[in-house]
Amino acid sequence: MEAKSGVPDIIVRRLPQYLRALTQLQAQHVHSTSSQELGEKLGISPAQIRKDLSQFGEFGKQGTGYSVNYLVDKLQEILNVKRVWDIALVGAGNLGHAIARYQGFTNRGFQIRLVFDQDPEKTGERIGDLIIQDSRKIKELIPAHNIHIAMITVPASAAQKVAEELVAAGVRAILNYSPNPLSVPDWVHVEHIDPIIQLQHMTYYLE
Amino acid sequence: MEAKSGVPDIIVRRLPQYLRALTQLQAQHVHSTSSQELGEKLGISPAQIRKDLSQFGEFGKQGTGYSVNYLVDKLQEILNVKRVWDIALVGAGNLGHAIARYQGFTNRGFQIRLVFDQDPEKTGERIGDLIIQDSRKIKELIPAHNIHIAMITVPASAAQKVAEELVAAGVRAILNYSPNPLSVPDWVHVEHIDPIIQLQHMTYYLE
DNA sequence: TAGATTGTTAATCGATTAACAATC
DNA sequence: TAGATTGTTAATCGATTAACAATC
Repeated sequence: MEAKSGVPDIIVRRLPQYLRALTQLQAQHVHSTSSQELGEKLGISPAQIRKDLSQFGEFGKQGTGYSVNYLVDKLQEILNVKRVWDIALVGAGNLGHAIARYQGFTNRGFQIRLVFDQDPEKTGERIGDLIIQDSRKIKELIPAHNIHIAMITVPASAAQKVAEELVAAGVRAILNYSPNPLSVPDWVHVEHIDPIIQLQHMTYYLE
Repeated sequence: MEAKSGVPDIIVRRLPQYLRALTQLQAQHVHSTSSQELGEKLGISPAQIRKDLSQFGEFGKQGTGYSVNYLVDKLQEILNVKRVWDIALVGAGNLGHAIARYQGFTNRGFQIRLVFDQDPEKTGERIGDLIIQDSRKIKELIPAHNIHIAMITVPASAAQKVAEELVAAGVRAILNYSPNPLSVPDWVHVEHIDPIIQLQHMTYYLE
C-alpha cells in the first residue's frame, strides 16, 4: 500500500500537516507565507518544504513566498479533500460515541454518515443526528451510501472480523482505533491510532 | 526533543510496536519467536528488527530466535514501562470521558489518576473512580500526585494555555488530542493525535 | 550433525540539507 | 534597484538491506 504517481509516501505524509498549518494561518487572516515561516511552525526545514511541494507543481513566487489561499486549495486538491468523504463508524462504545459527536471533521473533508454496533440494546439509539445501526447491516448500508472509508472503535477481539466485513462491503480505507494490527488485502489502506504506542515512545525519554 | 543515549529516534519509535506484537504473542501462549515472524506481523524486515534490538543488547539465540517473555521484559525495561505511570487528563468532554473510561491503559504501563475540566458544572462529577477536578487545581494537584505525563482533550482554542499550565506544574510529556500544534519548552515531549491527518493521508491514495 | 537464526559488517538505497541561479 | 524567496541541483547524511560468520 504505497506510492501512487511515485511520490514517496514519506512526503505524502507531510502534506496534511502543511494543510493544517496553512488552514490555521487562513483562520488568522494571513494571506501570504514562506517556506521559512511554515517550517518554523512545523519543525521542518524550509528546504524540505519547498522540495516536497515542488513534487506537485510550482506554487510559490520568488521573493514573496506562497499565497495561503492558493496553497490551501492546491493541497486540498492533491489530498483529494475538495470533496466531502462520508465515513462509517463501527463500534458505538465510549470512544465511538465521542467520535460520532466530534464536530471537527466536517470542515476538513469528512462526515460521519453511519454508525454501527453489534449490541441490539444500542441499535436504534441516537447519537446526534445519527441512528445506531445493527452491524449486520454493514453489508447492505455501506454500499448503499457509497462509503469507502471507515473507522473501527470496537474492542480488540472484534476488530479483525469487523475489518473483513467492511472490506467485503467496499471499504478501501480504515482508521483503526483498536490496539490490534488488522490483516487486510493490500489494496486497503489502514492507519492505526494507539495512544499507548505514543506514550511508550515518550516514556523512553523520561527517567 | 530527541536522542537519549544516542539511539536514533526512528528506532525508538519502533520499539513500542515490537512490544505490542510480542505481548499479543504472549497472550496466545507463544513462547518463542524470530525476527522473521515478528517482521511478517509488523511489515518490517527481519534484518531491521535484529538491527534495532541489537542497539540495546543481545536478546536472541542463534538457531532458536527470541524468548517472547524475555524480550517483552527487556523492551519494557528499555521503554521504561516496568513501572506504572500516572497520567493527568485535561478536558472532560466527550473524548475526555471516553478516554477516562478506557480500560486498556493499565496493563500497558499507564493509569489515569486525575481528570480536570474548566467548567464548574462538571467539576465534582464522577467518571468511573475519578472525580473531575477544577482546572485551576492543575498547579496544585499535579505536583502533589507526582505526575509527569498528561493528555489534552480540550477544544483547540484552549489547548496552548492548558499545555503551559501543565508544563508549569511539572509535566514533561504531553499527548495532544487537539488539532493544534503546541509550543512548549524543548525538554517537554509532545505527541499528537489528529485522526484527520491520518484520513487525509489515505484519501491521497483514493480516487 | 544439519538446519536455523542470530548479531554485525559492508553495500545500497533514499531522504535531507546546503547552496545558488532565477526572478518576483 | 536591492532584498527576499523560490525551485532545483549536487553533496551529505542516515537508514535499510543483503550477506555471512558464528553458534545454538
